[in-house]
Amino acid sequence: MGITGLIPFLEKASARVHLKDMRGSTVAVDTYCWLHKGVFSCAEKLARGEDTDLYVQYCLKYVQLLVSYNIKPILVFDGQHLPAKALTEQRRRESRQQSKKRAAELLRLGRVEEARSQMRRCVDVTHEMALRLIHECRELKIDCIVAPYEADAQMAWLNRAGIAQYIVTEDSDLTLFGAQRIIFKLDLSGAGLLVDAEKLHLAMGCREERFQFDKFRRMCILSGCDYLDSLPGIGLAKACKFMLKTEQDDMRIALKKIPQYLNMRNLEVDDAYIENFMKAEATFKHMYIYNPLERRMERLSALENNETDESYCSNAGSLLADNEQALHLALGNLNPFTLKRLDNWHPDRVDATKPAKHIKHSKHKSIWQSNSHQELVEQPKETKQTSCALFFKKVDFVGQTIDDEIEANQRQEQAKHTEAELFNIYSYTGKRKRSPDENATPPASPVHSKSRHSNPFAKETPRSPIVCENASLLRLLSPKKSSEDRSTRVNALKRSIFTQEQRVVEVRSRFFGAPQVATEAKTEPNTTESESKQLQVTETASDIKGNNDDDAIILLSPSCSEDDTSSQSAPVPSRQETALHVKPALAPTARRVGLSKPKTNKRTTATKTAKLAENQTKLSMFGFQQRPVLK
DNA sequence: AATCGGTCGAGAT
DNA sequence: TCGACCGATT
Repeated sequence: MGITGLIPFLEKASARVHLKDMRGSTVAVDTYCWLHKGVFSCAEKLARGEDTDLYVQYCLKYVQLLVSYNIKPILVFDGQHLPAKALTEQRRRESRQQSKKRAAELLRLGRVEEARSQMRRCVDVTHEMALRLIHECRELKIDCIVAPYEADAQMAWLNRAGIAQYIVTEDSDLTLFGAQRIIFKLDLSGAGLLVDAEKLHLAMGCREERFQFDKFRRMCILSGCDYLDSLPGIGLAKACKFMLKTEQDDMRIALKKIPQYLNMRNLEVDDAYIENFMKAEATFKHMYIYNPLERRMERLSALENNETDESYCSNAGSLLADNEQALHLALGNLNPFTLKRLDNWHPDRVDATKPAKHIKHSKHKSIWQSNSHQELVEQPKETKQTSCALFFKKVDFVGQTIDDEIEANQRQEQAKHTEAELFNIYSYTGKRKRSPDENATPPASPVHSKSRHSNPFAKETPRSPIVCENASLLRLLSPKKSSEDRSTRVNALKRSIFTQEQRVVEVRSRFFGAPQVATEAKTEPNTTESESKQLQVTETASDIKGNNDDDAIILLSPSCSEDDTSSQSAPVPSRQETALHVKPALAPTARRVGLSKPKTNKRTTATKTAKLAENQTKLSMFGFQQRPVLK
């Protein structure tokens, strides 16, 4: 998220730049920005569980762009979630799953366009996707590094250490971590917006000699950041005004003067806010990063350089005791969340004679090729194996050799993805297990009202599962087609499918039969393992089925009530409480009409409560966490 | 003058 | 999911 409105606020400290002006330099890249954008191009494929590397190709396009200007990229990836953000992540995960279910439901109803937009929301950038890009980059001899925690801190460190002269990102938080030169909004033409930390005083509107970076960071935290919500009514402008006014360096004292300095008599600054402010500041200053030259974890700024109390650093991460583990995390060999070993690449064991695919940047020195670590090159293999074996004991996975372990872990990771392959199952469960008491629930099932009145699809075959299952339907539907054209085509297609009941059964068996992974596992020598895997996969399948049944009823209601208002039939007053807000696909002009007042109210209260919950989360994160969570 | 809340469109091919 | 934008609010 970053700081709302910071980039426009920094206008006076920023300038349009082009990559051609930074030839020969090194750039640290917030790779998740690229991955997220890249995922957009193949979201539907990913949602359906199809294999694709379009997102890797998309990222490589940017890499090539940088290389073509003789710029050395260092791809930086996010690592573990900070405890402060764990709940936010959880919420995102849930909302993605929600989108997935909605997409399935919409497909089932034949509302393909809406389903598409939901599908785009339900895909996540996983570490495996990052690892795939890392693999490609290793081939190209492009440096990659996985931050112990946030990529932001890692990039700021690379920038301040002089390893990277620029940072490419979309996240305005980078300025708070102390990065010097940040390029926002870089596009494929090579143009971007450069924010220079040396000009921050211009943005704040004070003379250079009076400017202190701490004041800038404090201003940003006051205006509301990822780690702390702002006080009500305080944005960047007021925070700036206050920070320029106060001379007090101890924020614990200064913060109490905000109401007085800003003439906001109703504003209350309680002790909890002050504590959380101190923690937020410490998080930006002292988060752990990985130093590839020294090959160890360090704080972005050491504690002894500041008078920061270590107790404020409870959200700045914790030190991994195992150096080897920290290194492999940074190399991308471990899944940052489970810490499972997925790869065994080591910079000291790279075959230097093997030419890089791209000669152009092979002359750049790798961040991993530091002279101070030559002694590690000949490290005996046994040592590594034992340390890894020890580690894997911790995660209940002890294999014979590292390679076995990696292979097993990779299979396990892939098994997770086959959940996505089960996506299509959604289409059937609704049909199969339509709850018998659906008429017992006060609001009549919308599918019914739909099939009786308005929906031509439903008329033909109520709750047809085929629409979702048949992926080719998606492919056939060009987004450019007019909605009318589209609906007739859907109709025609459906009719043609319905006449072939046999085929449908076949397709179904494909999904409910033994999952692909299980068959794959059968070929494995280790039988107990493959058995357990099979079990696991089947369990997941039934899990999803079960969940979906519950959802089906909830999900259907709003889509129908909206259809009622937007299509020809008389508007039926809907009393249904529901969380789903979908826009009618075939009648975009009716959008406003479709949103009745009570609905909007519900929506706002819902978001309000959600916000409240988030605040509470943040509070508990910072207010009540006395000890570091990890270790 | 600044903030807030809601809406909308871009992001990729 | 994000930021840009608008109108309402203080």
